Order: sequence, then C-alpha cells, then structure tokens
Amino acid sequence: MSRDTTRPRRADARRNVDALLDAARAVFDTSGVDAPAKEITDLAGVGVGTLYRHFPQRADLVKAVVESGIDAVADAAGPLREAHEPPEALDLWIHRFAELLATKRGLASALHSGDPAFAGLPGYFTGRLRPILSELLIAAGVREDIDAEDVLHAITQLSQPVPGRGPEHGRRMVGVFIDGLRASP
Amino acid sequence: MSRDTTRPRRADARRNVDALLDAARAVFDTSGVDAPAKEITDLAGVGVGTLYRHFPQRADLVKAVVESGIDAVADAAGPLREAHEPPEALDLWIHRFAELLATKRGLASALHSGDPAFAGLPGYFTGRLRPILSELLIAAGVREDIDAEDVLHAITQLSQPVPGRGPEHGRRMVGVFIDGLRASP
Amino acid sequence: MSRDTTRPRRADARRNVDALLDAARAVFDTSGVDAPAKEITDLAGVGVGTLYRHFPQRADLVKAVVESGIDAVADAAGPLREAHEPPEALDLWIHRFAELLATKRGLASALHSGDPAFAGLPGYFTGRLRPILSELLIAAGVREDIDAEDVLHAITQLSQPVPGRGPEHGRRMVGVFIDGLRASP
Amino acid sequence: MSRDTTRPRRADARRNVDALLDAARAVFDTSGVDAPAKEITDLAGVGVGTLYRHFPQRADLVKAVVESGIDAVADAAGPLREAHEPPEALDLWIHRFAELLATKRGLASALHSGDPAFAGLPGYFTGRLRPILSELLIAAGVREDIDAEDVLHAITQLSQPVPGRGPEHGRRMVGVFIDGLRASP
DNA sequence: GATGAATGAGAATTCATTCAT
DNA sequence: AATGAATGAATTCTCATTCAT
Repeated sequence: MSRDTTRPRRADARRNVDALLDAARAVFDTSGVDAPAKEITDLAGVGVGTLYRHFPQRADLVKAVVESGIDAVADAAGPLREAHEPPEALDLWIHRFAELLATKRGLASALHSGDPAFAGLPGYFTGRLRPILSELLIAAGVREDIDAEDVLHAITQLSQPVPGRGPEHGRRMVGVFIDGLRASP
Repeated sequence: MSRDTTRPRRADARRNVDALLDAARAVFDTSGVDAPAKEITDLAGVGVGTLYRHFPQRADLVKAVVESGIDAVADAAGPLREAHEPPEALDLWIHRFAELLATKRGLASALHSGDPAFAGLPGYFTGRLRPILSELLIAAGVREDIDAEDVLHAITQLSQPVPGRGPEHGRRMVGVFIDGLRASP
Repeated sequence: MSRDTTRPRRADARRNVDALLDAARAVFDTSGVDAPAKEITDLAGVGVGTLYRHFPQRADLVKAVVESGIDAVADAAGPLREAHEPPEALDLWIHRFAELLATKRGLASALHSGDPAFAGLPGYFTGRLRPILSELLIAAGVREDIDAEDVLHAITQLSQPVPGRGPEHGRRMVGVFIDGLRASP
Repeated sequence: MSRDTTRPRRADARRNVDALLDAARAVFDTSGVDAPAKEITDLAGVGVGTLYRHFPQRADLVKAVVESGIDAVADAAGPLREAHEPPEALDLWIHRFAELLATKRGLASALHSGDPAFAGLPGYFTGRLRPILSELLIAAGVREDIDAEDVLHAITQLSQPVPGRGPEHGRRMVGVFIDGLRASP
C-alpha cells in the first residue's frame, strides 16, 4: 500500500540514505524546510556530495521525508471506516491528518510555497489524500458544496502551530471547521 | 483612529517613503517578506541607502506596511456595526479581515515566524484587533468556548492563498469556519 | 607665530566650525581619524553638509585639528632654549612633542598613512617642526649622522600608546632613544 | 620549534591555503590588514568562499600570516647566539626582528589595534618573543631598567616604514635605539 | 560511492559625498 | 549657510551546487 521508492542496493549507501532522511526530519522540524543543506549532512554524518547524489533536487529530499507521513495518514483511513460510523470516521481521520501537519513544521509552507524547488510535492499530497477524503466526506453526508481538496488545504493551514499558543489551539480550530462542514451551506 | 506614523517632513523624503511602502506592499505580495531589499528599492526607484535610512531594520518596513492594513481593518468595524445586525456585522468584518490577509502574502508568515526581526508585529496585530473581534463575537451571540485571538489566528491561516486555487478558495473556507462558530460547542 | 586659518565671518558659521573642531578632536581621540563623519557631526550637533562646507576634504579637518597642536609645540621651543642649556632644551622639547602625539591617537597613523586623504598634513608637520628640531639638535651637539626629520618620525612612532601599557611606556622609550642620540655613531 | 598549524590534507586544498597565505602576505604589505578580502582571493586566484572556508574569521588569516613570520624570527635567535658574542647577537637579532616588521606593513597596527578581531595575536607575539629577547638583553649586559616587552614594542614601532623615506630609515632608527639601550640609565 | 573543497552569485549593510530644500 | 535626504559603490559573508580526489 505504501511507497516503494527505489533504494540503493549497497548496504552503506542505504545506510546513508536512511541517515539523511532521519537528519532531514529532525532538521526540518527544528529549522524548517529552508534549512541549509550543510546542517542536514552534518547531523547525518555524511558529506554534502552524498546528499546530492541521492537527492539531486531539494524537493526530492522533502518529498521523501514527507511521503512516509502522508502514506501513514492515507493508510489510516481504512481501519477508521471499519471501526466507526461515517461521521465519526471523518472526524477522526481529519484530526489524524492534522496531527501530521502539526508536527511537520514547514511541510505546510513547502506545500503552498509555489517554489519550483518543491515541485511534485503538492501533486503527491493531493493525489494520495483527496480520493480518500472525498469518500469520507460523501459517506458522512456533509454539505456538498465544498470539495475535498479545499478541505485538505484548509486543514493543512489550520493545523499549523501558532507561536505562543499550545498544540491545543490547532486541534480546536480544526474542530470548529469540521462543525462548519456539518452546517448546511 | 488610524495610523499616524511619524513621517518625514521634507516633501521628497515623504515621497520616497511612500514609494518604498508601495513597492514593499507589491513585492511582499509577490515574493514574500523575505524578498531582497534590492527588489523593493528598484521598484520604488530609490537607492538602497534610502531604504535603510527610513527603515533601519527589516521589521520596521514590514511593520509599516502591515500596520496600515491592520488599521484599516480595525477602522472598518464601526461602520459595519452601525449598518448591520450583529451576526451579519461579524460575518462581514471577518471577511474584510480575511481579504487583507489574502492580499498580503507573507504577512501571515511574518506574524507567525517567531523571527525576532518581527518582534512587536504580533503584539500590534493582536492588540489592535482582538478587542474588536471580541465584541463582535459577543454581540453576534456565537459559541463562547472559542476566544477572539484564536479566531484571529485561524482566519489568518485560512485566508492564505493556495497556489493553484483562485481567491474564491480562501473566502469559502472562511465561510465554513464561520458556520462552525455558529454551531453549538 | 601661530596659525591664522581663515575663519568664516558670520557668527553662526564660526560657532559651527568651532563645534566641529571640538567634536573632531574628541572623536579622533576615541575612534581614530577614520571615524565616520556622521559621528563627528552628530556630536557637534550639526548637519553633515556643514562639515563638508567648511572642510571639503577630510584632510582639511584633520589638519585643522592637528595644526593647533603642532603650532603649540613649535612655539614651545623658544622659551625652552632661553631657560635651559641646549642638551636639556632638546630633551625637554622632544618630550613635549611626544606628549602631543601620545594624546592625539591616530595622528601618527594619519601622518604615515600615505593616504591621499591626508595630503598636506605631513608637509605642514615637517615644514613647521623640522627647522626647530634641527637647530636644537645642532645646539645640543649630538651625533650628526641622524637628520631632524628622521628624529621627528622616530619620536612620532615611539610615543604611540601601546594598549596594555601605561602612558609611562612611551615616555621611557623616548628617553632611551634620546640617549641613543647622544651616543657616538 | 616552528609553527605546525593543522593543514588540510588534500593536495589542492593545501595549495589553496598556501596561495591564500602568500596573497595575504603580499596584500597586507601593500594595502594593510584591512584590505578587502576580494583583493586577496583575486591575487590568490581563488574564490572568496575558499578564503572563508579556511579562515572563517579575518583574524585567523592575519594570525596565520603573522605567526610564521614571528616563528621565523624566534627561530633565528639560537644560531645567532652560537655564532656571535652576546652584544652582537642582540644587535643582529633586533635588526632581524625589525626587518620582519618593516616588511609586514599592518602587522604593527594589527598588534596594537585593540580590535577584538585580532585578540590573541599580541599574546602570541609577546609569548613567543619576550623570553628570547629577555635572555639576549641579559646576556648582552645592557641597562636593566628597560623590560624586554617594552623593547619589543619600541622596535615594532620604530621599524614601521615611513612613506617618503627609504627602508634605511627604520634600520638607522633602530640602531639609535639600540645605542640608547647600551647607555647607562 | 563518498567526501568535502571550491566556486561565485547573491544578500545585507555601511558610509563618503552630493545636492535639493 | 545649514540641513539632512539620497545615492550607490564597496565590503562582508553565506550557501547551493559542482567536481576533483
């Protein structure tokens, strides 16, 4: 069900790729997606050349870091639909999704930056999650004037942490938004 | 009631400051608040030195650009309350506010960046708008578990334009959120 | 005997020139002769334009500041020769001269910089002091293989304060040098 | 006995570092230690980035340039003492030292600038040379009221070239000073 | 395949000097 | 005459990306 990015076959190469991904995850959380490449390679204990070999474009790295998260969210939909009534399933899934965004500082801005450096990212994001959310929305019987992709973006934005307010903030705002989805147009 | 930033007295200086503010507004919209200073001065038809004379810190420029927008939104509240019923006034004001944010790309990120360069901006923003929104919310009789500052931030985020979706998008998402505010907790 | 720089006739202009000279003296002592012009005009409470009106070249200002000191040293020779035996007069005058240099931080480097910005300064300096020192040296009967201008420069250098050593340092080094002048070639 | 700064291991890197040091030496002589970095890198035929990689702080470069000179002077003492009588050894060593200073325009000012960018330089200078000079002074049996560090500074200053006078000038002034050291207090 | 050195295009900032008011 | 605004060249430093080892 999940991604199957081609990985290097040599053991040391694979090790480096993993180290880079781990480092990138950490650095993205700390300093955002615009962090200097050096910061990542230093943390990974690897030369910059190695980064560029495995991820020629900056977007490739971001994509790789992000995709696993997106996949996990996508995969969560099935179980939720089986275990809960549609309205509740929708609710839970959206919060699950929001949680991903909240912890990946910078993902949202990468998604919306329009920066060609991140080309491909929004496509993967939308392609993977829109169909799933679309079905959840229909099943839950909410208003039909709002399309799934719009909701995806809205939640992406609402779940961004605001400095000075706790993590609760995003959660509650998303809740209000879901209430709005249940209202009649 | 509106901004009254101390302006230079000499006519040419005032002209330059205005040109810089206009240019900054335009550039911020286009390239975000991190745009190179040169881009702004070129557009303003002014030397870089002039920018630094009037706005020694990057934040000073952003602040000046932003504050006029904030002030205009704040000032809009009075007339709206006089001309409309409370629920409608709330609705109109929030959209008015969202419109500001939508056209000022980067304002939202400056507000949330946590960057010390923009210290003071969030304070001005909140200080000016929270009291106004707070009254509007109470008058409109919406749910009371959501505080005005949270709404401010939520709208700020929702109104950000998403590349690939028209300006309609933000407007509609804000509409959904307002509907959510009207729902019972 | 002393300088007679043409001074402006209008009272306010004269006041400004004096303020600038005082400020320059202070700033040169503090930050050296390379200090930004603005620093001087701010201290003088005067616009930069005023500085450039009265001292079109940077050297003009330095010269003006310095010349009064040089003149005073030059003028000191006469009385010393009348009151003391030649060897002692030489000794006292050199120390008097060294004292000037020691308190005018940056004068020495301006003198030796070769920087065209200070054109004219060395000329005034040498023209005024060499003849005087020359006579003193001859009268004192010291070795004749060392010319007065060389001594001027040597004392200039030796009297420069060294960070971390007290003002005594310069005085003692100058003393050693004078002893050397008394030795046979 | 001499410097053993950790050098890069890669051949090209080492070549660049050497080129930079040579260029810096030349440029410092010509334009002083405040010369623009670009001037140095151009002369070295190297990108600016390379300079900053090897010498992140301006002081690092100055230090490297200076230390080799200091070390060479320090190392010269031994042979001189073996080959000459103490008074002559002192004489020769001081001139050797003066020669270093004379050709390294700007070294003296860096040493005395008090600029925090050059912190550490004076310490190295003094730490390395004072003990050596101290022994030479004692061995030569000169007056004992002048301490080695003072002599170090005095020679540093005296050996500075004066624009308009040949290199002879410094040499002769140093000679006079040494004669002064031989006089009785 | 890995490394990290080299490159150089930007970006920010300062300040001497000119000139409109 | 005084003022201080404007200019822009000059300088420092950073970092993405390439490429020799």
